[in-house]
Amino acid sequence: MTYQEMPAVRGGSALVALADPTRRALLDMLRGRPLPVGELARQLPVSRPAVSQHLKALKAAHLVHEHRQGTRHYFSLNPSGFAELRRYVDSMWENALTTFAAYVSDQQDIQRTRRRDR
Amino acid sequence: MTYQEMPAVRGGSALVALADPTRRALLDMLRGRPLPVGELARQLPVSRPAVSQHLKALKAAHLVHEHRQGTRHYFSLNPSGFAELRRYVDSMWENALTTFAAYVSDQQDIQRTRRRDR
DNA sequence: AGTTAAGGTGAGCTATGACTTACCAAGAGA
DNA sequence: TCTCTTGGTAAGTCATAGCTCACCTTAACT
Repeated sequence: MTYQEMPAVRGGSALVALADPTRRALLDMLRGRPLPVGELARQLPVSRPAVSQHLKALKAAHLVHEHRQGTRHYFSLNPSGFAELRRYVDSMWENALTTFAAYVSDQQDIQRTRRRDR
Repeated sequence: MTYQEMPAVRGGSALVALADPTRRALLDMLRGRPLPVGELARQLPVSRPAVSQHLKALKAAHLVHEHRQGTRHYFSLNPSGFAELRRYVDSMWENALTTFAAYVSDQQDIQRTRRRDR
C-alpha cells in the first residue's frame, strides 16, 4: 500500500463491517430494542459463536453498544458509527452530484457545438 | 440462509463494494472529475487489470458511471448508488438514536428506583 | 495495412474471513 | 457448593475476494 487511505471513514472498519449480510441482519434485528446474544443467534442460520464474533466486529466499528445485565449481554445500535458513515456517504453523494452536473453541461456544450457545425 | 435480507440496501452490493480500501481510493480520486482507467491505475499500487476489475464492481453497485471517448473509458461518481446508501444509513442512524434515547431513559428509571429504595 | 495506445477478460495463486466444534468463565438459583 | 444458563475464545476448515500475468479487442495515427 503506497497510497495512504484518504480521510474517508476512519479506517473504514464500519464499511467493512457492513459488507457482511449476517452482520446487516443483526443490525436490522436491533432496530427496535436491545437484544441479548442468544436471542439474536436463535433467529439466524448460524451458530451462537459466529454471532458473538460478528458482534465483536460491529462493536469495534462503533455500530453497536454492549451493556451487561447478569450473564446476559445486551447489544443495541450505536449512533456514533452511523453518524460517521453518514458524513462520509453524504460527502461522496455531494461530489457525485456536482461532477454529474458538470458532465451534463459539458455534454450539452458538445451537442450545441455539433448542431452549430452541421 | 434461512433469513431473507431485509429491505436494507438492494442486495448490499454498494456496501460490499465500499468495503475494499482500493475501491474507496478510486472513488476518492473521482471526487473532482471523471478520469480514465490508466490514470487511475497510475496512482495506485496495483496493476491496471486490478483497477479494471474494481471499476466493474463499482459500476455494478451503481457507485460509478462510465462513458467512453475513443479508446478512453472515463469513470465518474454516480449519485444513484450513494443516494440509496444515504437512505439506508440515515434510517439506521435514526433507529440508533431512538433506541439510544430509550436506553438512556430506562437507565434513569433504574437510577431513580435505586435511590428510592436506598 | 501496420503499429501503438488504452482497456477488458480469463486462469491461476494466495491470503483472509466466515463458519463450526470444543472448551472455558462467570452469574443465578437450588 | 453444585449446576444450569449465558456467552466469549481458540483452533481448524473451506470458500472466496483481490491480485498478477498473459492474451484479445478496438480505436487512432502513420
